[in-house]
Amino acid sequence: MAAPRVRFAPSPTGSLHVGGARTALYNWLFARRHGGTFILRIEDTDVERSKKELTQQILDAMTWLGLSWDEGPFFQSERQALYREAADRLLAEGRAYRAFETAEELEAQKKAAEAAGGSFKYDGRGRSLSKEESDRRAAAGEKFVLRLRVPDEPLVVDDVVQGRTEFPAGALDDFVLVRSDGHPLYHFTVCVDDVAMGITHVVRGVDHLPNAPKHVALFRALGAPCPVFAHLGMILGTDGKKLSKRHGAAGVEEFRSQGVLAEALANFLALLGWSPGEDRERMTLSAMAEIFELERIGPSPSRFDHEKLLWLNGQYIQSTPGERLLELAAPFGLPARDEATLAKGVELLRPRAKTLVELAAGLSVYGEDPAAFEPAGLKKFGKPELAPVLRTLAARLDAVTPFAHAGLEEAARALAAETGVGLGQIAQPVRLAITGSLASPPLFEMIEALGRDTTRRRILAFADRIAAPAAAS
RNA sequence: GCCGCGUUCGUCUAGCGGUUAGGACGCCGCCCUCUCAAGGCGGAGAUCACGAGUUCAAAUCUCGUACGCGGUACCA
Repeated sequence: MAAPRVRFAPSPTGSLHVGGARTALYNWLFARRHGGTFILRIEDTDVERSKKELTQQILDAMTWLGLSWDEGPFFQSERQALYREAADRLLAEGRAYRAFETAEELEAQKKAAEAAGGSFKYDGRGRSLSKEESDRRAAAGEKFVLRLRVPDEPLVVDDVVQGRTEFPAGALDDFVLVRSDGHPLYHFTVCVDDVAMGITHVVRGVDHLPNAPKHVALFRALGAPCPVFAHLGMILGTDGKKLSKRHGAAGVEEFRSQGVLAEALANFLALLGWSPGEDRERMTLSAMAEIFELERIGPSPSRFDHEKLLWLNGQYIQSTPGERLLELAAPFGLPARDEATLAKGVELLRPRAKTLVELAAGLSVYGEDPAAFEPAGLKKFGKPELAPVLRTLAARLDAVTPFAHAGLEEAARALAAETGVGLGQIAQPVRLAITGSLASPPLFEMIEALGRDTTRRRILAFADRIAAPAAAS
């Protein structure tokens, strides 16, 4: 295939939604797969709703995901001359015409049509205006919009994902290209830009599919070949409704702040609608870029399964080097401890943490001594008669040299045997003393990482606490 | 209302005329085990939305119906 040119064209009216992220991802993958060009274009023609900060947020989110663009970002707000030129040309060629009806008039027609049970379509009365009259009224300062003269023939949208759909002649009315205040509208700017940028493949959400025939008509009017379309199914929440904040998180930034790795999110998103076949699932961006094909994208909407994202994220955490993990977890708050200790801690947490948030939380035991103890744990092990055993263990562990997990465990096992209980009966209260919780990474390896002093202090403090339960709060 | 699209285990999906309908998440059980995970092994879970048709043969092709979603702007 000749090097394709694709674009991702978000409008900065919100932060990057995962649906948009997936669209960007597919465009990126497709470009990379075929040695093409990935263009970023910001569709900010709606000045009232577009915000500059949001543009930066979108760029940041894409960068974070690893979706680098080759050209742009281009801003439609800075390309007005191009649209005006195209509009003038279309008008001069008679492919578009001025329509002088006011918005109020149209609104009234629409209301009347609806009242009559029908649907409104612009009747095209502006078509019959002579060039002279049109020019005269425009020169006289009368307000007008520019409408496309939609050809009276069927419009075919050939879509790699959704298949071929034919829209019968007359299905479209002569839609507006340029508003009466001179602002070019979405459909128009999209096509003008796609032509100007030499876009060969348009990959976007199905919500744009109903717009596609308009674009087909526009490309024809512009005298340009139609790009190949690929309309992607929606991403829905678990309830089958369009994914939104209501479902917990819908924006890339939100997942990032939940401690999701960029690689995991990208991998997960890629699998929502696209499948490499051969039961492959875990793949890096570059691995996907080697085999990505638009033809393997499914047409149906898919639900966003947070559980599976978390699982994938856990998988990525497991295979990310500890040093890197520490960097990634830093924004979520790391205890003030030497790096060597934290590095050991990360290794122990690696198979357990599903998110960076969990990783950071798990690392907190290497900081302050536990301030609180799990209620269920206190209920089970907060018995005064356990205090002497714990004190004995504290002393024995303190005497272990070197202070390494094998020896520490041996000491604990010996004490358990002497006391006539299983190791669990000793280890669990100690775990509670050390971490405040009944669930943690392997105890003796944690103790080794924590060091002699901290271990002794925590066990003794806990022993004191359970020895005098009344004093405990 | 009208127009368009979609429909395989709860979820993501493989499948592209003949399969015991495969995998993954989740769930359950077993193993491992100081707890929790991870990991290994095994299991339950899909009359392929429904109804017609084409065919020796249909999850796969065609047409209806139902349900879901999207669109229906001088928004994007």
